[in-house]
Amino acid sequence: MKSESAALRAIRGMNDVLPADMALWRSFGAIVEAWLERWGYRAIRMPLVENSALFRRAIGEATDIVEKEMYSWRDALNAEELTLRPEGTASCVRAAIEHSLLYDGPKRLWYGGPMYRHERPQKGRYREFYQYGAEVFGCPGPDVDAELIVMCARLWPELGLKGIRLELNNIGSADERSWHRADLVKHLEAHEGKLDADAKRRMHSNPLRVLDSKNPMVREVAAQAPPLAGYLGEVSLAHFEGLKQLLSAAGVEFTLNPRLVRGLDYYNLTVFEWITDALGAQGTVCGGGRYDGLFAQLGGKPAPGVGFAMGCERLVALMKDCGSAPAAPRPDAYVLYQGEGTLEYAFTLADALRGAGHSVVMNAGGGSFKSQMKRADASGAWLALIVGEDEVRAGEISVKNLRSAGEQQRIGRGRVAGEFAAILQKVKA
RNA sequence: GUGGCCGUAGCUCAAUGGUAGAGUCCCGGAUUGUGAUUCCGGUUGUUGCGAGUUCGAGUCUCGUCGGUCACCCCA
Repeated sequence: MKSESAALRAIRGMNDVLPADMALWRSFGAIVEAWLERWGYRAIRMPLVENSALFRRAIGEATDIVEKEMYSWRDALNAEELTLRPEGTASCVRAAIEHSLLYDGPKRLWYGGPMYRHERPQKGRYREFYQYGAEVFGCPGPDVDAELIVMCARLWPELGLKGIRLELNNIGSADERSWHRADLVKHLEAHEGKLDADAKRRMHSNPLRVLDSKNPMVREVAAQAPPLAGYLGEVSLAHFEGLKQLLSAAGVEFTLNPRLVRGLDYYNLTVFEWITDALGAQGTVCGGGRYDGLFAQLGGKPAPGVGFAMGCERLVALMKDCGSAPAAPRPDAYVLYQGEGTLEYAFTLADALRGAGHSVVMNAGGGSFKSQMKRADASGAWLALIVGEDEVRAGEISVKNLRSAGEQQRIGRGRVAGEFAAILQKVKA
């Protein structure tokens, strides 16, 4: 590649969202944020960069994210170990601890923004991707688990989405998992000959993951492994029953997936994923669960937590598929001008109309009368406001309807501001 | 990180190893002041990059970079 003239490109896996798509993104964002607020969640914003230790401690040393997907570096100025956040929950809990947000009781919070994971990009998976997250801090009961899940169920139709299904699992407490894990590892060791390299590697670092293998031989071993469900105590079972009961009461359908294990170590009890088949291999559109140990693990006063994160790129892609894209915005008027002294006349006209609250686009970049008219039409504007030497001399404006066969009228310059709203209303009708 | 497919004009795509093209977009004109329809004309390229084979490479080979999909993992 030539060093001098080679064009710079965006970083791999990090995308520009162009104006043509931003309308859809913004309508998606507006719907989601209004929905979060309506359910009583309040916005919080955390930095994109945190101490690397935060994610290592929260997500877990042996997870894929921490092992090989984090953008981490040592700050050249003060040698701090920093990381571009790969997810939001850790930062959100850190912020809650740091600012004692729970001093006066439980909190419902939401946030949105980009996350970073150094993975090989593919459809629905990018190195910079946007998430909305919601978290409930300080509530131990299954009622808030149910609330978070039912919330999502209500959101999908608002976004115009169909065919998103819910998978649910109960992964119990840390103790229950470690008892199960001990027996599971024993079982895997007993059948080590049938495991592939990947399974052997994970057998000790993350044995639950072995159960998810697609290798038929490994699957056979996994199928005979002791199920986690057999290790769950009364408290865990009761929590899950409470959740299922509320979901049923709300009419939210789900399927139990005993192999649903999320890739972050902090989860306990409830884990869930909302999944679509319409996006290829990356079908999880929203995922979450409970993390009652995370506050203590990050050095805070122990407090229960539960939350979810949804992937904006995936949901926006689904909205596109479902034809939920909003119509392109239409300016009220496009102002074009040609001739001696017309620029200032047109410029102040546009300014006055904007001052009255109208959306007005000035022709820019010169051009012949014809090409200005073409741009006026292409802008989608309802009206063309034409300023030529004639109009300036007469102290008038020509107003042309661009959404019809071409009605056109002349109006005195002084009357335009007063009559514009009425003209526009007639055109839009 | 591994693998399949693909890189030609801003965009969508052509071009039996033999002079790089079309549509669209944009600009100008037909209408010296009127868009969306019509007609005419015009601009647009180191064929991703670098080597190799060949008289000759957009085309074949190798490398490299990028895109895409999948594995893996997850939002």
